[in-house]
Amino acid sequence: MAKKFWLIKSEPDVFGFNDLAKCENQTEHWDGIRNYQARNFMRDEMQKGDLAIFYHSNAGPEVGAVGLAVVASEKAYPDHTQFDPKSKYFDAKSPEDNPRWLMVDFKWAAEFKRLVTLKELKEAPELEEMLVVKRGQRLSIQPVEKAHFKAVCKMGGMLVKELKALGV
DNA sequence: GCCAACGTTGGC
DNA sequence: GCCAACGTTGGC
Repeated sequence: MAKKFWLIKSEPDVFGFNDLAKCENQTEHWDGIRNYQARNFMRDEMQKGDLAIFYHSNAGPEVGAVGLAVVASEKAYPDHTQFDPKSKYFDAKSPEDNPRWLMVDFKWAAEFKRLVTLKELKEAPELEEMLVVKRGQRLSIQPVEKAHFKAVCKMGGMLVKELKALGV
């Protein structure tokens, strides 16, 4: 099946792109997603090998796309933090035998040569239809069209051959 | 820190 | 099923 493309948001103060780079195997489970639409994307559409633009939100002047990550788990699986009363992501209403919240693993894939700010994304005419630039768009996991994905990577200074090496 | 936009909850 | 109230997101 063809690779799909995504954008994942994270607050750099909480868990930034560099934090992913420092993880064991540069891989981390993406816990804490508590939005049904985002969950459904992970559950129904994400596949191992899909590429995601890593986006820093709530980051002042540094808001924007910083690099790429790749889906590293075969599929979505239960997010353990929903059953942990000490976790801020605890969900008392999620049944243990039918977990409400899922997650996938992401692996660090490539760092952009330069930050692509939200401002630049908004100013690029070819990205007009991209979800992340739309007003009030809060989804933390968004599907991205291939053309948009490539355009953002290019703005980040990635070369065509570097993208090819990642299977794009 | 402000606040607009959005998603979820729960009373009815 | 409607919708007001509430909590959260995230740009600024």
